[in-house]
Amino acid sequence: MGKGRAPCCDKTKVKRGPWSPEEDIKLISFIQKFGHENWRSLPKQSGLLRCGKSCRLRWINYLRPDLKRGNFTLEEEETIIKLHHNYGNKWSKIASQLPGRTDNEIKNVWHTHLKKRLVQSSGTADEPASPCSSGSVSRGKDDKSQVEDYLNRENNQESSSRNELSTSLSSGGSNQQDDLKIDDLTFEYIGEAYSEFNDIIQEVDKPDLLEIPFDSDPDIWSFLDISNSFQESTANENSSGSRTTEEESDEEEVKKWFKHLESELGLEEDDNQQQYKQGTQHKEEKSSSSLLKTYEVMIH
DNA sequence: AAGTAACCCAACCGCCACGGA
DNA sequence: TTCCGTGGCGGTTGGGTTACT
Repeated sequence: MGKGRAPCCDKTKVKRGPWSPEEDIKLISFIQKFGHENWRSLPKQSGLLRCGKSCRLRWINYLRPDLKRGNFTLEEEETIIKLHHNYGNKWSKIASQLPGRTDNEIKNVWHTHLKKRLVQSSGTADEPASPCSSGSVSRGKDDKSQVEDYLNRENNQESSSRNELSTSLSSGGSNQQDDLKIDDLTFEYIGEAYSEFNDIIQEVDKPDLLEIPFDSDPDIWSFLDISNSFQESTANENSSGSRTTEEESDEEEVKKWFKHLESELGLEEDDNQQQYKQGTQHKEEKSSSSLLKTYEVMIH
């Protein structure tokens, strides 16, 4: 023995455990600038004391701008159940059909909520047959019909909850079609909002990769600072000129996401700071964090 | 209020597939 | 064809939080 696969990195020299906001920012900034062509070398080049795998996971599962946050909708949950029924534990395959959701997230939701719910509703702890399971075992009829039963039940519940929602939303009362409209519009909005980030992230994924001219860590951050401030000033120049409304809405979306990210990372300013800011409108722009700058750069 | 159990989810681990040398 | 490096995937773990006694 002893011929086992070499570990992906020296575990004694890498940091493990939860990511700090500083690390997140480093990772985001680096990927935003240089992309992530090589996860293995990324930590070294970015100055992160993390394993490349860890960086990849953090980016994919948490930092990607095109991620949806928050609870899964009923539609999403139903989709997961259906897809799991078809694909089994092929979480990445399922995730590929749920924009903005990660395989890890879906896996967690399945194990913590959906599986239990299925068990409760069917009365049996059946595991959907995996298409990859040994041989071509024909899926039991019961299995399928149980899922279908469940989905029907869920649809009915959803309809009634939609009715409740619409009643509370509209003073004049509404029919179910209107409810569906509201719902569809909501999802349309979400889809649009995140498609903006998809565009951005595509750029991040395949930038015409700059040859990173250094190996060292500290230098890159001063370089990034310079670069960002340059781009910021360029952006400001542009803003005085002819910026399309499309560009502005892009920026708004990125800002929204950035604000959300800041709160996720615990970088929000406290009340005192906000009060101070209210009194000093002039300083407001200057005090915006460098992270915001970073994300503004993404859309220019 | 304190202790414990249950739950949730981010992160880690190890294996596999794939592409290039 | 084989070997090696890398990314990706799915299973599992462990720490934090919430609910319960």
